[in-house]
Amino acid sequence: MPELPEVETIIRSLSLKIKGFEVSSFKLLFPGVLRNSSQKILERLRGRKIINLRRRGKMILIDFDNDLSLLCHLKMTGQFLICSSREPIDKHTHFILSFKGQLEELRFRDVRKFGSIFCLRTPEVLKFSKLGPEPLEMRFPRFRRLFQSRRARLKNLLLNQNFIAGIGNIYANEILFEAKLHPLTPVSLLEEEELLELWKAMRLVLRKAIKHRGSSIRDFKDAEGREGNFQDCHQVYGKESLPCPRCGERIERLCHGGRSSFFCSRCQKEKRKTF
DNA sequence: ATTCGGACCTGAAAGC
DNA sequence: TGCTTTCAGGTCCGAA
Repeated sequence: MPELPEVETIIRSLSLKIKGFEVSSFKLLFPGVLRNSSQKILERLRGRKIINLRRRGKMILIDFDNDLSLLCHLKMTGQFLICSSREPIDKHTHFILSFKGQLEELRFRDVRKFGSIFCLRTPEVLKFSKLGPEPLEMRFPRFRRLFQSRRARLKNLLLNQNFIAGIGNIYANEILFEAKLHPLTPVSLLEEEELLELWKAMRLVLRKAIKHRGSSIRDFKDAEGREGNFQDCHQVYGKESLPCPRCGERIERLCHGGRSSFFCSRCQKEKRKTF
């Protein structure tokens, strides 16, 4: 489900609510969610304070004051929700952290059970997966360098977390529309000017999406249960056969790599190798 | 080396 | 109405 803007939205709402809280107890209702270790390591969180909440790509990091961190990936349907401990626990809630002197608790809920939580030592958290750079913390020269000696199709590369961290299917589609680039363009054919447009589009779309607190298509909610509203700003994602907002041509849908691409074939011309 | 399908899961929506 | 199929904000793995 959540891509960079949604995870960022969750982090922001989560930080305001639980930063500084001391863990009093936990419940692991579906042990499968904890991937690297047994329940035993979680015992070490008891009595520890949350000192920081961070995002890296689509991952959520919760740091405690004893050098331990929870590294969480929401995958498609994962949610972190702050709610009253009096609220009934539904069957998709897999993990709960309760806090000393607080009625509100943190619940991890995930209908499809793809999501994962790792409990690791804080210094090891960022080494855990080799994610590419953050798209909003990169100036153009570095962005341009990433594309050197790459041969993949443009959209595949944007979705590759080891290339750039945080972009998923919604935002890849929206960024490519904004930049007027075809998803199947081989990146070796991109010219300087087009890369610049791509970099600008990436920043524009992601920043705007964060401002709108993410896209709620079906599941996404922030830690307080609020939906985002960037879905109202989508130009092409999910808009098959509707008119292109720029030129009126019908939006096309293409399946490749097991995922849908939505684009305007008039605004986003496919580049081909010419000999 | 890329690309594909399948696997992991569940439920909403569309199709018949 | 009710059963079946398709599809989904992600990622990993193994086979062509």
